[in-house]
Amino acid sequence: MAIATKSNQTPANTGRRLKTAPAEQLAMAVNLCEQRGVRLTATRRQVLELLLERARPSGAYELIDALKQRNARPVGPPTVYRALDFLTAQGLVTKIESCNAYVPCAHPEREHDCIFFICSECGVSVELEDRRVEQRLIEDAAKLGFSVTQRMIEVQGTCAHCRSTHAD
Amino acid sequence: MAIATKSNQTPANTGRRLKTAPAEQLAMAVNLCEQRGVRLTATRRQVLELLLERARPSGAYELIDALKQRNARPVGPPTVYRALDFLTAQGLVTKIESCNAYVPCAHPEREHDCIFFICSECGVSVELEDRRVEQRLIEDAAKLGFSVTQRMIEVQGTCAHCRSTHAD
DNA sequence: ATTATTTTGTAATATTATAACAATTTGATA
DNA sequence: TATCAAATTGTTATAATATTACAAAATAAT
Repeated sequence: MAIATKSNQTPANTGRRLKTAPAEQLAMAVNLCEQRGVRLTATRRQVLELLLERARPSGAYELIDALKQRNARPVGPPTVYRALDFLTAQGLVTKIESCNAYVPCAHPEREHDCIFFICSECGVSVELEDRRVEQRLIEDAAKLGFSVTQRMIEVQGTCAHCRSTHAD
Repeated sequence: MAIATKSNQTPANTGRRLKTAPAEQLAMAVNLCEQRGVRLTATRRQVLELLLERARPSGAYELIDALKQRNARPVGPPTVYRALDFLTAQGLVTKIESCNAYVPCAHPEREHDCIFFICSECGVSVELEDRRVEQRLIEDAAKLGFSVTQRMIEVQGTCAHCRSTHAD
């Protein structure tokens, strides 16, 4: 269950689907919030920035610690959780449930559900869209008479980069 | 995020895929453990029984409370978490990550990944197998060079039963 | 019977998240 | 610009979920 215990340098990210540079991503978020008439306040932006910099799912308390260092001001859990709630509501962040950790969303401008591939070794997560999987789930739900509000697909394993650095 | 706050009677379960009577399921588990040469001890069996009776995802502390009542003996968190670990390792139980709750597995005898449909209103979960979804995920992982160890698919929404009891 | 192994009990504590309410900031309006 | 209402943040406390560490007990193997 160790996440991001390794050094914080950005790893290879072989998949590279749905990834954009942090600065671009942030600019996008600013635009998006402006368009929607919601406020990307300093705290909220900082949390998003941190998530974008880290390149892997971060726990809420990691973010709290990081913000404390950055701000020299005390940042309590509610502050960060509220920021995460906001960002999640705007589609800018997703919670990885299996890690109790948070990642920025690659494409907040579109409504879509993603599949997250999370490397147990380096902690990096890759976001992938697969319409066919979404479609199947919709069909399955329909068969059950189930009306869907939210989906979560998380795949744990070892990423290409970590596999390639193994001796075997 | 309220799970199983309603009365504990078994609900309609319209889908009814992958469901068997609790007693049968328990007998199956006993057999399975015997075959595998692992010990389904009293505590472990009790935890499994509770999960089978409840018909919806249960939190660890719900189980702890239930065991206390049933046993008149103190049951600490580690005891239940260890039982859950064992049952999970044997494929008898799965954790629903999005609810921090645990459900019995419908088909522990087979290696397979399931999709869980969880009703936000009544808390019931339905387990479904869909090879095509599994296949897609395998393909996606392969494209990423990602080797999979575990998958989680959780769909939140409203079940057929709850929908049918709505006025609309 | 004795010993090694596995399982359980117990106390303490870590981790993740929320509730409740006060203070502040922001935006709108007079 | 002064004032008010709404939204956001700060602060303290606490709830909910989960694990560590070590002692005790039960089980299995010899």
